[in-house]
Amino acid sequence: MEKIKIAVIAGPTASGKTELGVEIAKAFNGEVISADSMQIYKGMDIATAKPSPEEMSGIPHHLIDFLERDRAFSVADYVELANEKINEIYKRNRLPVIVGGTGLYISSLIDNIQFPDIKSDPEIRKRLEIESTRFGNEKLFEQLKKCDPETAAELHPNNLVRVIRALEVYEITGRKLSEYKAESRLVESPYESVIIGLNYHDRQRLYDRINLRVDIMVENGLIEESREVFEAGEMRTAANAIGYKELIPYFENNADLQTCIDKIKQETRRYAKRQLTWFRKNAKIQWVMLDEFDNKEKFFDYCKKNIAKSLSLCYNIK
RNA sequence: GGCGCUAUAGCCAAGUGGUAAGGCGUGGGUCUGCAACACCCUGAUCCCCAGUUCAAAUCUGGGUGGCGCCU
Repeated sequence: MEKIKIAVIAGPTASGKTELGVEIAKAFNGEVISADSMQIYKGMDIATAKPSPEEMSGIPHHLIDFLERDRAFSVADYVELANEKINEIYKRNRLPVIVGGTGLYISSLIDNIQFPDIKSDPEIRKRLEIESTRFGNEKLFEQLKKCDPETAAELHPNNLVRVIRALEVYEITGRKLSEYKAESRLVESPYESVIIGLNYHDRQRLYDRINLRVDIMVENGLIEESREVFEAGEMRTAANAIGYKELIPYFENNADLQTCIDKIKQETRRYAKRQLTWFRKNAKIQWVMLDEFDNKEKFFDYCKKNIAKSLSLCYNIK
């Protein structure tokens, strides 16, 4: 069976993925599918740098702005939805362009990871969390060593979130997480993908862009948006977004505004670094270093040529 | 000009004779159902010179810089 061609734009936050994605979609008759764990939520427009209608400039964008903030969301949900969207776009004879910075979502999608249907059980989690606070992380880790030594070997005892998930899977199914993991890569990917990774040789240039963008977000009403989210409360996945939790000390009169804004910048820089760590290990990524181009047109053109060549698509150079 | 205090990693900082805590930042890394999460790893010979001592970041003298006070 012929594979479905997809283009992927990855890279750290504030590297210009959104704009490039739209350019690519325009050039190859494509539609954008976001791969971003936070832009999926309704509202939260400013903090997540969600593309505005002007930025989308007529290109359809999928998996953005469709979920209520109080709903949890996971990689498995993402992969399921993204697979559907890719097929729909493919049937319309258009090119799916995956654009986003959530490394786990992207790699799970293009590697066609099979997620077993094991939802998390809040009761089990709650109980395990209580156990860990009462008896310590080591105690839970010892349990994991007994029931799933393979997973335990890959985790640090302090990584409570993952230790709990592994124990949860074992408790619900009686099977080890490591077994499921081994089975998750058995189905070959139905996609033929090019992955463009955006980065700078000079890390400071990325950081400068991040710092500037946070200031612009503040000008555009980040504080007000954050206050609204803060007052609404009750969130799961969405509560992780950078730009809200950092302002809570300010809302509670425990810190001044500038301190909190600086914290947002710092957290965003750290996030960008983690994203780069994630993407760097993906050998399939074709890196495009932004500081090698003196203007946007050359940069866009370079990316378009690369994609055309890798996927054997037609692209006429203007 | 005089007097006092002070000088430890990019920043904050403990250590007052036996051979450099910790925190933050930075950099690197891990990741299969909350991933913008969670977690791990990461640095100095203590301003300079001379002296005392078996041994000095720690004591003494001098120099230099900073801070404060005085005239």
